[in-house]
Amino acid sequence: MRLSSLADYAVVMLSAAARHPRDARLSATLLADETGVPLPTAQKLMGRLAGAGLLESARGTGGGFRLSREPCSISLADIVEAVEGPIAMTACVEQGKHDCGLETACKVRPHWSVVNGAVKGALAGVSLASLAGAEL
Amino acid sequence: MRLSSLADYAVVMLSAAARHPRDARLSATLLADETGVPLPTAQKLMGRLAGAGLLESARGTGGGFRLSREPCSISLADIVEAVEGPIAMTACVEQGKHDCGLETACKVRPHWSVVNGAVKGALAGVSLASLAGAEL
DNA sequence: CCCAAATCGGACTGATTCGTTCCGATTGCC
DNA sequence: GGCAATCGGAACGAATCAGTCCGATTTGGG
Repeated sequence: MRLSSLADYAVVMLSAAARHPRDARLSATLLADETGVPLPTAQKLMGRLAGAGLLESARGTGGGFRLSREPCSISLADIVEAVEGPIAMTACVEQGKHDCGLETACKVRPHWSVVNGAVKGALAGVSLASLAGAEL
Repeated sequence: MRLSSLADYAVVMLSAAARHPRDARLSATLLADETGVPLPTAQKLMGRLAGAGLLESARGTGGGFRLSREPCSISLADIVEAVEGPIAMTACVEQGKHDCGLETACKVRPHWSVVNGAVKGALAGVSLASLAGAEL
C-alpha cells in the first residue's frame, strides 16, 4: 500500500517542470538540480515518462523534454500509471487474470473493484496544475 | 500502487473466518483448505494477524484462532495495516520522516496528505462483515 | 503423572522487483 | 567534419517479498 519512490520522484519532477514556461526545453540535468533527485535516476524517469506519452523528448545539444499536454489535464493517476503500470490493487482486478486459484466463486472480488475505483478516483482528482501552482 | 499478495490472502482468509460461528476455534489448516491458500503461507499470515491484535490465538491440541473483534468493526484498512504496516503512500506522510532531502519547501507534500487520506478512507469504508456476508 | 498429538511461533532460503549506475546512440552547434 | 551535449537502453547491486521448514508450547488421553 505504498507508492514506489520512483513514482514519488516523478511527481516532484513533473510538478517542477510545470512551473517552467510551457514551451521551454527542460533537460534532465536541470530538473535533477531543481528537485534534488539524483541525476541518473532522473534520466531514467524522464525516459519512462516520455515513453508513456506524458513528455515529448528531443535529442542532441539544446534538446530536452517538454510536457506533451497541459498541466491541468495531467493527473496523479496518469503519472503513477506511467511509472508503475496500471493501477490494480489486486491481481484479480487486472484484466485477463481471473485464475487466482482460490475460491471459485470469490465473494471478495467485487468489493476490490469498488475499492480500486475509489483509489484511482482519488489519484485522478489531483491535477498537475494544482500541484505546481499553489499552496494548499 | 499494488497490494502485496500477502495482504490479498489475508483478506480472503479473514472473510472466510468471518463466515464461521463467532466463538469457533479455526486452525490455520482449516482456513487454508477453505480458501486455497498454501498452508505454510497461511500459518505465517495468521501469526502476523494475531500479532497485530486482529486474531486471538490459542496453542496446543484443539487450539486455533478466533476473531478478536466483531466483523463489522474490522475494516480493510485494519487488515492491510496489520500485514503491510502503516498506510503511507509516500515517505513524507509517515511521521518522523520529514527529511526527504528534496525541496526544502515541498509544494507537493500537502497534497499527498489529502490523497493518502482518501485512499485510507476508501479502505476503511469496507468492513469484514460486508465482505463475508453478501453479494455486492 | 507421563506421553503423544496437534498447533502456534519464529528462523531460514530462494526469487522477484526496485533502485541505482553506467555506457552507447543520436542530434545540434561550431 | 569534429565536438559537445543530451537522450536511450542495458547491466549491476540491494532490498523486500513470497514461500518453506523446524522448534516451542499446550492440551488431551493413557
